[in-house]
Amino acid sequence: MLSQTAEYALRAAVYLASVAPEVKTAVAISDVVKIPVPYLSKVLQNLAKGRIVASQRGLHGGFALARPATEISVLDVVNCVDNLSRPAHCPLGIPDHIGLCPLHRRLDDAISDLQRSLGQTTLQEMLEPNSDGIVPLIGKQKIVRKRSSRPIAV
Amino acid sequence: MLSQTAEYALRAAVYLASVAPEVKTAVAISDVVKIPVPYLSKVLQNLAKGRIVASQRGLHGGFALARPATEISVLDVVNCVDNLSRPAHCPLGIPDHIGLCPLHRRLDDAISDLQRSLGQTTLQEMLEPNSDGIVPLIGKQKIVRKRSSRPIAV
DNA sequence: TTCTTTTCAGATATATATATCGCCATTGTG
DNA sequence: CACAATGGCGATATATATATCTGAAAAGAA
Repeated sequence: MLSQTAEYALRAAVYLASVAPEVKTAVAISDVVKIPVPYLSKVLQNLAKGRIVASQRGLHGGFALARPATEISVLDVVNCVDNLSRPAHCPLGIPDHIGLCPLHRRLDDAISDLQRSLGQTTLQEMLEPNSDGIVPLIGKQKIVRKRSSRPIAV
Repeated sequence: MLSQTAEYALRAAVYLASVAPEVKTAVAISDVVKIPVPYLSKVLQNLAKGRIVASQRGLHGGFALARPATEISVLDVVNCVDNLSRPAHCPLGIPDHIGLCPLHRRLDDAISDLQRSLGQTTLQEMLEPNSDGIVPLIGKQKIVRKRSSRPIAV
């Protein structure tokens, strides 16, 4: 569904939203959201380009949410690292096959629904606990990342 | 959204549905749906394992739709080659984080919606033209419109 | 200025998905 | 039976996504 990278971007963004407007270093973020530091750095750089987070170099630098969490949608975050866009026409590439055939229309609709859903969901909403009282990223234990298992597509 | 492989599987399955109950060789299918023959063969083998298509070895062998197109869902096809399943709990893997946090709950819902949508769509529906009269896989092929019947590519 | 902290950028390594190849098994036909 | 057509299957090659490394640039503090 979403790429691993998009999942990382969301976890980092939600965390920064949860502590906004604090500035956190890449290492500090990594400790909480359990993403390899070097890769997280890349993801954060992409988020900075997309104006989701603001970066600050040098001593006491780090990353902070660039805008209020109520004004950043989940889709905004995903679009920084993944291309969730819909194909304009049938990917078969046949010249006189301009529109979408039923097969691709259906897939296009599904992507459209997902985009709308994610576009309407703000980071702020992600911070509010669900019916089980569960909020993202909470857990004190250190986890061991298994390398052999398949990545989880979310 | 869907992997390239899933896209291939769908194109092949829709094509076989459009000519059912005819048997077609991998090469013949490749000519129509524009998928590299060696890779298409792998995809078809997966579809055979999933009982979507029936394979027949030997002279005059090939692949044919295993069941009526009305009884095969798009999800059935995708599941043969892609794992579209939803994670049971938050993929962070933190032991005391059993349920789904709002972030993952939302993504889980989106996958659920997609599954339901694809699960309710049959290959038969994919063969019926949309409002533009467009049916899958049809390029320059001539369309023969029979009275009181759906268009068929020849 | 000089030192330390920290992001930034590009190069590199690894894992996974995608694609190809070669040989064997099966089947219809002469 | 012998032969040709065809899928099955394992091994291999290539492309892309994911992850890591290294050094430079920036910024605050002594």
